[in-house]
Amino acid sequence: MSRSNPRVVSVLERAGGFASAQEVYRLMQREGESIGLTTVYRSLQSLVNDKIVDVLRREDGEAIYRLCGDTHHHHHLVCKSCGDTVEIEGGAIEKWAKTMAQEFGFRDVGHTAEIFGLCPKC
Amino acid sequence: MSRSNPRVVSVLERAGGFASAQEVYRLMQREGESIGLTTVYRSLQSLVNDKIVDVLRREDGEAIYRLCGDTHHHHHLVCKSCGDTVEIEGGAIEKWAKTMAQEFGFRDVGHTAEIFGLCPKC
DNA sequence: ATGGAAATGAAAATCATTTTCATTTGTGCT
DNA sequence: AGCACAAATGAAAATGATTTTCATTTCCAT
Ligand SMILES: [Zn+2]
Ligand SMILES: [Zn+2]
Ligand SMILES: [Zn+2]
Ligand SMILES: [Zn+2]
Repeated sequence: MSRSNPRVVSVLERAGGFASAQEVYRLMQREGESIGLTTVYRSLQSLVNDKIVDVLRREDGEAIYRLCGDTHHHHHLVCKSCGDTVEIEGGAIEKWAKTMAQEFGFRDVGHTAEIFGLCPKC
Repeated sequence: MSRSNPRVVSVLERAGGFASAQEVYRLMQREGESIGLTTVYRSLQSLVNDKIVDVLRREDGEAIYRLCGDTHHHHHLVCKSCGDTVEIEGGAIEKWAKTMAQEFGFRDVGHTAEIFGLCPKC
């Protein structure tokens, strides 16, 4: 069931930042790669399952994907103009989440935390 | 342009936790309230603009809304079973975001940070 | 009462994502 | 090579949330 299509991985590598399924599809088309949109969706989903790719949501709700260097839990500093992304540690967040959960008696907790802004180049 | 429909506000008040536009609509129908789905969407949007309502995204991308007690910047501790929500301060997060942005030269930054888990009752 | 602005909602349009299903491709076996 | 069967592919249709259009209704000030 390994649908981690290497051609999709390659596009994500070159993209660098986060990209939506539709964008990945358009990119591949522009480069003359023949692929179906369905396959792009399936490949991305598979990569997310394998924790090779991270997925976030744009403000409008569209899912965006990124091939991350670290397969362990981490957070992101994303440029909202060019999409450039830095993977960052969330030490303070992990602690904060744990503390808050404890304080209010919540169990089995997870969290999300991302930072959006303009990178030095933009 | 104040489309902050009081009937929609009332439903959100009773709902307590986060609810999607479709859910708000269904709730009002069940209670015999006559309202159009379009109006529900417009009212929620207006409430978000006025910072009276917070909006998050479910994992599937659907937008969910909540009438929050504090109109200032804050974060949430959400029960993924019953939807019960606690508004929490993010002192540590604010600092973390600022520090990270500075370290990598990002300007004009914002952030998201929410905690999901099971509340004491669930 | 009258006129114009704002609000409303039904229906259509949009758009990302998923599902269906027929076809193609890959792999091991003879 | 020839065959069988599983996995992968993709076009087209279906789904579902959200937005847009546009005609009608409700409000308000004069
Ligand atoms: Zn990442
Ligand atoms: Zn974390
Ligand atoms: Zn809130
Ligand atoms: Zn914050």
